[in-house]
Amino acid sequence: MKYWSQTFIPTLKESPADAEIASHKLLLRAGLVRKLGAGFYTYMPAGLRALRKIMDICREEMDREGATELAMPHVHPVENWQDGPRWAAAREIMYRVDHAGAGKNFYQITTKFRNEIRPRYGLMRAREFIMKDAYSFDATDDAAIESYNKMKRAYTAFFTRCGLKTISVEADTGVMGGSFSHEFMVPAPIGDDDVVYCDASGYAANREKATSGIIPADLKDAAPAGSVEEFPTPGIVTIAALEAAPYHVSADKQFKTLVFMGDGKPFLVIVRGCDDVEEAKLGSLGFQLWRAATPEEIEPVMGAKPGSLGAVKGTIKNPGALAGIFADHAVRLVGNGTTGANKDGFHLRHVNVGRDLAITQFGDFRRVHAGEPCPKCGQPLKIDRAIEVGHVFKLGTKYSEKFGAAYTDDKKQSHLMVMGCYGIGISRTLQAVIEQSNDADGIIWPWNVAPWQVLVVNLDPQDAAATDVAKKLAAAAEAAGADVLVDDRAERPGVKFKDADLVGLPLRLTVGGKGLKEGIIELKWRTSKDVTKVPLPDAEKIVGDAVRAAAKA
RNA sequence: CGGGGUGUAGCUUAGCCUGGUAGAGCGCCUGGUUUGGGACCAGGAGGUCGCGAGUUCGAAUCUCGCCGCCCCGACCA
Repeated sequence: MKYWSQTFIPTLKESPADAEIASHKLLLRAGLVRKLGAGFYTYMPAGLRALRKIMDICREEMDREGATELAMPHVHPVENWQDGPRWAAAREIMYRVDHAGAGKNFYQITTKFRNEIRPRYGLMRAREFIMKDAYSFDATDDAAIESYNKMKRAYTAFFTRCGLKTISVEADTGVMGGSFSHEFMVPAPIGDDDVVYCDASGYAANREKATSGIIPADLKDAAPAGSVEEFPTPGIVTIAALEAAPYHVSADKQFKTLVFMGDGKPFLVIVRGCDDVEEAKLGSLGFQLWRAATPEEIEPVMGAKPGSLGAVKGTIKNPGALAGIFADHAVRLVGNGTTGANKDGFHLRHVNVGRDLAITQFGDFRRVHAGEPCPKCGQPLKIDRAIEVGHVFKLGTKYSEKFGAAYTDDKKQSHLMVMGCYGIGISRTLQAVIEQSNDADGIIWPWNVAPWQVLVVNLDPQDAAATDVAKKLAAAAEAAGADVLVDDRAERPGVKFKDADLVGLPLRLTVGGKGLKEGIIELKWRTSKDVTKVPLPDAEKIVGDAVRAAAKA
């Protein structure tokens, strides 16, 4: 039991000017955090309590799936960082596992520092933040997949217990590399990722990874409609211009040919004129680094400037320079189409995918748009903004090779460990909970992560009878398993009620002289507008029952 | 790092264009009246106007530099 007057919950009537989104304003207004500088926040007593609850739930769910916690130093020898973006942690662990054997999953919950390019939205993107990270080491691929699935299960349980609605989506592995990964996303307009999903089939993927079912399974490539024919297009360098009069070639009948540089060598990507390349998908081509080519790089290879490019056999000036010509599957929908002639001011028509284009390899390179058919069930896909709160990667042996994480089997043979890597943004989760659960009056804490679960508002703290009842109610709630805060401040009722709504503890019990005269106290859930009058003799029992019911829900 | 803003009391801000005594609301302190949804009256404390140069008789205000912070873009949990 904690008295408001003894802790420090500096609530604010107005929100500071630099807070923009609801959760950031509420973090500050409810006295949970205070800003020290851009991306640096002090956790005030109530904020720290909520944070600890989230960490504890995380530990319970990690431990339940067999992971084990350790703590590593914040300061690392610089050599550890020379081989990769963030591998000091894994490397430290791997030295031990060499000898300890496979089948382990280590995690830690620590403060991380990132030189965040643009801190914003409070704890959502901070330069100092709290993260749980875990690394699993297994002897076989099957065991690694099992570890991965355990972590997915732990994450799902963790976010559910935090009262957070997340969707797990297939994700690009990005700089971490690895075989496959899932992100746990919280839908939110401030998110910096796009999530593509289908309510009907449950399909969900990060836009960087998402595919759609726009190509019918029974699609037959169009028969050639005539031989390739060059025609003059003076000054025409855009898809849109070719769609207009006098050409009238709709974008979905055009081939868009783009030039990229992959590890210093140019390569081509062909998509439909109406499609965009999803650059993250080019990672599947095996290049370490890739980017769009510059006009200066393009012309010597292709023989024309951007706007007149194509990949028809025999038209590319220096095909030997290319690392490959990669076409998105969807170009098969074009059939006989139009593309650049690799000659400024000219295009080619009657271009047939199979017959005419010099394609090395087909692949999935296009960006998915809302409304396209779901790859699983064909229903229209939706796209929403979301923020990432967790990420699980199956890494394979990429890093165990690099850092020599191996085990010795019973035949004295050495094998590389199959690894996984799993992160949760703990402090971000805290704010995501608030972002997802608030109203015009303040925060609406889910039971399990509320700084305290029950607030006893004593409207007349100078009155001995009211104070006595308040203490008894608090004790009853505590005995039933709740964390209890008692508002014993000498404030006017209006102030206390406003603060109660703002701070948002799930269950409010109000004790005051007026109610006591009637022989009642009041019980109110933060999620509801209804106030229940509870007769004094039953109050302790009813409060206890309410607490137990809420904890179970 | 590029573009756009902004910096005045603990918080929200007016004043800046057109140089001349730094003002309000909230919060805080004192006294009184109130007392179940951010009360009212009276009094009070609290400011290197981000920092440093410059122009000027005189700078919160104009000029230059630096710093902080916020917003829009590419990286990350």
